[in-house]
Formats: sequence, structure tokens, C-alpha cells
Amino acid sequence: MLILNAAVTVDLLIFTVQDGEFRVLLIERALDPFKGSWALPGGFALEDETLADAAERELVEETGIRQGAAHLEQLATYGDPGRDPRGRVVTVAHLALVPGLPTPQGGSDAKSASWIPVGAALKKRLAFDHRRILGDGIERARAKLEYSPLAARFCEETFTVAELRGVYEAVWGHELDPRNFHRKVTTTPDFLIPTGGTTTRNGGRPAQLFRLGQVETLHPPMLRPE
Amino acid sequence: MLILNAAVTVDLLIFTVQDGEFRVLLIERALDPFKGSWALPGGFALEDETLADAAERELVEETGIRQGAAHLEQLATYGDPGRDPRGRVVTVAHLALVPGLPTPQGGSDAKSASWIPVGAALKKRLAFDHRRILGDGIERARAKLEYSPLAARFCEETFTVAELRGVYEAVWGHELDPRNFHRKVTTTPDFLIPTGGTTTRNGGRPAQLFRLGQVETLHPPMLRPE
DNA sequence: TAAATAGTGTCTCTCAGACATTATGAA
DNA sequence: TTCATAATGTCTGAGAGACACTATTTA
Repeated sequence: MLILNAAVTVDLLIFTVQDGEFRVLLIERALDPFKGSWALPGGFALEDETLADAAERELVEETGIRQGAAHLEQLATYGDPGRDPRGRVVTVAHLALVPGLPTPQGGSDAKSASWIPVGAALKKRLAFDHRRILGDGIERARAKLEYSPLAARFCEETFTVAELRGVYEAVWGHELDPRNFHRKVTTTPDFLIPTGGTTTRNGGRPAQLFRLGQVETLHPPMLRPE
Repeated sequence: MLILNAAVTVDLLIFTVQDGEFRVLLIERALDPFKGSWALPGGFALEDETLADAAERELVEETGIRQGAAHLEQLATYGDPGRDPRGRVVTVAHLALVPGLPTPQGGSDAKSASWIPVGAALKKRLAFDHRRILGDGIERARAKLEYSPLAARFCEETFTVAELRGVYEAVWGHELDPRNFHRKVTTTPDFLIPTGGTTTRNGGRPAQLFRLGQVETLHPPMLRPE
């Protein structure tokens, strides 16, 4: 006989880069416990759903983003006995990277949602152990930009080298040399694919537009300054 | 009201390097489901225990290793609805790295345990989704040796450069150039601390003994061949 | 002595950091 | 023309791969 000993939930760290800032989607809780506090969006895993499916469902509910448009991966699982006053709740935290302003936001229920810069989010009083989860997620996201092409998931379908650089600078909180950055990303095989088009949306000389190539891992990695 | 919707367990990937081979501890299941199949050691998380504590408890039960002597970290969580025929079982897999031959093995219960080379383990019919978990754990362990000093956790308290190289070769399944390896590990700051002692336990010229330094991350990382 | 393993040195190539210069659009 | 941004080029130093050589033990 199987004894159900926990409630399993899925929480989401939905990150974006907007106005040059690395931001996370937080909701204001409408219900107890932690009513009125900021928290990560999330919910219970349904009976016939994988953890990844539950995370994807929450992501769509929360952002309205279309299936598969965002990067979604499991981050870690948090299950300390005292983390939820209601009892043993084990939450599987997921990381989502979405392009800037996917849709204004607003969950299906009455709670309000906001894109908060991660530095400010860490200073808020967050519900449950969400501050710890957020800290872990920020570090994971920063690390992933080093060896994966995921920075492009913060951009639109096509983007310029400078826009991609802006993502790295926002997430890492560091200025990068535009010339070295350009050389690095354009010489890494299969990272960026030129579309042939150009844009002047950022002013100045027209910039080439790229789309994300099919690399999985960057060899050698991008290097975080410092 | 809180609805308990799952059984939460902790499974362990206990890795070691023994006789120059990268091995994992598997047990032969004495009970259904999957009676007679090989499986990862694990068990239910107790009511007042963190996930890390549950993993540590299982590790001690399984290997008899003393608290804190091994490296233990969370790997990932597996919760597909059909993964356990008994119902919704969500398992939080953990990775443990222990020195060769920690103690012969033998769990507290009657099931037999063996150190199986990872290649052979992947070819066995494993219970549940343990083959997938094992694959993920092997990749995590291989990746971690690149940027962390964890290879030393497979060695005794003090070890030689050649012994450390043997760990990398076993885990990565690749020969490494002894001279370049020596230069790399001895010039990475705070990686290896000379004890002053030497040993001839591997024959030939006496080799310096080192203990693990206090680095957390290797900059630049060790590079996996290929 | 030879065999075995440990440890040092050298050369080359890749690549990151620093920074100058040229290119191409809009106001 | 001026300004803003994009793109290319050059120099240097750190460090990895390849491989020759020297050192210190046991048999």
C-alpha cells in the first residue's frame, strides 16, 4: 500500500529582460497563508500530468505565452518540513526564460502580477522559502548564459548582436566590450544564424539580424567578467 | 485544507571510482514492484526530515559512510504519473560521491548491493525510470568534474596527482596527458594543498601527497577531451 | 643496472581582453 | 555635417595540447 505523505506543487521562476533589466514575475498573494505577500507563481501538480506539463500549464496561465515559445527547465526541489504552515508541501521549482513583454501578464485569477527587477525582488519579503528559490534561480540563469545559447530566449525571434549583448549585460549586471562580444558570438559555430535582414530600430548604422542556431552548448563558453 | 496528492521518496546515485572504473551502487530489489530487478537505493522521506536529511540517512544506511565524508547534492526530481505502478510517487534523486570502497556495502535490509560500472549498469533492466535517472546523474557527475574540485571526493583524505588523474580518466572514460594534467591541477590556486608527505604506493619515484584545498569552482575549468 | 612512475620544460596555437579604426544609417 | 551605432582589425598575454627530458624510487 502506498502512503501519500506530501502535497506536490510546481513553482515558477519566470525571468525576462525588459528595459535593460533582469526581471522576475511575482504575484501578490490573494489568499492565506502569506496573504498580501509577494510570491512565485505556482500550483498543485494535477493527477495525470508530468511535472514538466504542470510547469508548462502554469507558465501559459501566467503569461499567456504560446506553448514552446519559452525555455523551461527544472531548477530544484524544496521540501523542508516547515516551509509551508499548512503541512508537508514539496515544490518542484522550474525556470522559464521568456522574451521581453511576452504579454502584459495577469493570471487567470484575481491576483496581480508584476515584472520585478531581481535585485528588488530579493529585497522584498517573499512568501514561503521563495527568496531562497529565487536566489538559486538567479544564479542558475546567470551560469547558464555562460555555456548555453539561452540568452537568445530573452530576445525576439530575430535580434541584433547588440540586443543579445544587452541581455548578457542585464543578467550579469556587467558591461561587456561590444567588439569582443561581437567577435565571440559571431565566431562561435552554429550560435547565430544571419537572416540576411537588417534593422535600424536601435538607431545608427543598420545592424544585421540573426536567429538562434542549433548549438546546445557553447565551446568555449562565454566568460562572465570578474 | 491541504490535499496530499503524492508519495515523496528520495533516491540515491552513489558513485565511486574503484579499480579504475566509474561505478554506481545498485541494489537488487527484494520486493514488488520490480522484484528481482536492479534499482537505485532510496526510500520515503520521513515526516520531520528535510530532503537532504533523508538522502543523507539513506546514504549512511546504504554505505555506512560517516556523516559528511561524502559529497551529496540534489540532482533532479522525477514525477511522471506512470513511473511507479503503485500510484503517484515523486522521487527526488540525489548524487553522492564517495571514496573507493567506503565499506564493503550491504544495506540494513536483506537486499544485496553491488558496485556496478556505469556502462554495465546502463545496460541492465533497471526498475522504474532509474535508467533515465542514472543517465542524468552520470552526465551531471562528468560535468561537475570540469568546474568543481569534486574529483577529490573519490579519493582518500590524501592523494597523489596520478590518483586524482585516475579519477578523471575513469569518470570521463578518457586518457589524459599526465604532464599537462599535473601542470593544470598544481597551478590552479587553492585546488591542491601539499601535505609535505610522499608515497610510493603506486611504485616508481615517490609522489607528493596532497589534500583538497578550499576552492569551490575551478577557473578556468578542467577541459573534457573531445 | 633496468623498469616504473613522478615531475619539469618548451613550443605552438587558440582565444580573451584592451583598444583603434572604419562603415552606414538618421537628424 | 554631425551623431549614433555597427562592424572589423591589431596587439598581447594566459593557457591548453603535444611531446622531450630529467628525477627518484624498487627489483
